[in-house]
Amino acid sequence: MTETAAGLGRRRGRPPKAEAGDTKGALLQAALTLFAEKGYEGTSVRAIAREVGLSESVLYAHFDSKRAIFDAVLAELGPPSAVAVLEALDPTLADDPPAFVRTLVARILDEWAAPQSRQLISLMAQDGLIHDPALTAEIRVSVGSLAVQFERWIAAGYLAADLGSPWDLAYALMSPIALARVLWLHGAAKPEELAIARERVARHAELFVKAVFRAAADTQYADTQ
Amino acid sequence: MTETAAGLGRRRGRPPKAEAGDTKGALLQAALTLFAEKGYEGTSVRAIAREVGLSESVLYAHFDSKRAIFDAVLAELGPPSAVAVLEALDPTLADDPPAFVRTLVARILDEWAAPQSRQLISLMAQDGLIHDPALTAEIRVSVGSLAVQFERWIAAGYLAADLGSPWDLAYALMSPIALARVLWLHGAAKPEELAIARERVARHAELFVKAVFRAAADTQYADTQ
DNA sequence: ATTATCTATAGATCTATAGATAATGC
DNA sequence: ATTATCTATAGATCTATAGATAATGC
Repeated sequence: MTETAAGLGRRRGRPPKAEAGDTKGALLQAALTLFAEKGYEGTSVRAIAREVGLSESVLYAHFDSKRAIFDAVLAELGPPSAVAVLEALDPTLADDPPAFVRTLVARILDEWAAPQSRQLISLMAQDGLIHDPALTAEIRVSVGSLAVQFERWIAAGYLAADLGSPWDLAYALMSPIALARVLWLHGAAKPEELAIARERVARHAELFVKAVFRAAADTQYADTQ
Repeated sequence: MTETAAGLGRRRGRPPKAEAGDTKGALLQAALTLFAEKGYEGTSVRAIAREVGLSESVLYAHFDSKRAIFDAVLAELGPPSAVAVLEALDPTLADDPPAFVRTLVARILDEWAAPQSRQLISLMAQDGLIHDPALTAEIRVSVGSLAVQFERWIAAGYLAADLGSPWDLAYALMSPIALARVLWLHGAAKPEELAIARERVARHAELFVKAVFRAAADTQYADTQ
């Protein structure tokens, strides 16, 4: 099962050094897996311990309570910010808005398609955290930091200023991607669901680029007519 | 609490006709409320019965098992389709795409802001049903039926054919609204959250109308320049 | 006789703790 | 002495059922 697991026939007492692993880390990962699959109430402390191959009371040596395990999962494996993805982008890409948008969208999808990221969204979907103010706030921050980029593009004349506020533009770009995450990028997603999400999101990026950067595209369009 | 409730001091035996109410309906509504608030595992059969002011075993007179209650909640109070909203729209509105889009979006929001609708999305968010194939399928159908309208508009020349497929357009319009539902239109949403959702979605509709029906808007735009 | 309710309870969990045991590291 | 594990168990649920009770409707 896991690296630490040595089965249930383990003998009493502290195990020899050779057998010791990252028990706490293994417990956290097992907790994430089970919470994502069955929800908080649907997961027993016993089940988490058994998943790692230990007895349930070990868990209380590492965490104060069941709730503390849940909180630790969120805190330690918690949501990787979309802002980080944005900041990691090559700044020179900003001179080519369509390329910037395509790259950004692809990178976000890479991030959200990772197994742990998918388990986290499932955990949130299992336990009402989708409605959590923390998530709404996180989305506000992400959209806000993308809005800054749109503001620059408007100032630079890459797109019409009358379309909507930078924030509206950022929301129109990001929210279809966020929805794809909720619908298809869950813990138990099959490869074909990942592919659907990826295509859906790529198509959205194309539509967005064409509709929003039309001013620039129009010139090209007029040329070919 | 509820119409049926007569407190815990109720005497044994079948209650007189005057006191009888729609027990099954009250149990279903109580179940929806609690499942939406605390999730399936977080809600006990006892808690549902107590909410209605009855003892827990009454529930087994109406439903075979706890799971059967949950299924009945979904089946009887289940998702009101967005397709119904679309079909209820005045067909003559289709000649004015911007008005059509604004009206559609407002009507969907009315639907999703209703208390029972919000409790349902919370129930789904509490129990991993957000990832359920049934919901994904429902969204596919809704977007699909809206795509038909976009196809007509493209044929009628209301918008450029090269923007994206009718399906892409429908997804770009609907998914930010669907995300708003998940984020703000939950069971415990405060009036200010409902207002945020409504404004967010209205602003999105405006942006969408301007960006997508630009061909039509451009004429107007050129006039004023 | 049937229906709608109640009380009581069996049997299966679940969380959390107490106390035992054995390896580690000073 | 400390740390990491185990076994055993207390006490609190939870689901589901059995059997009692009283009103209803034939």
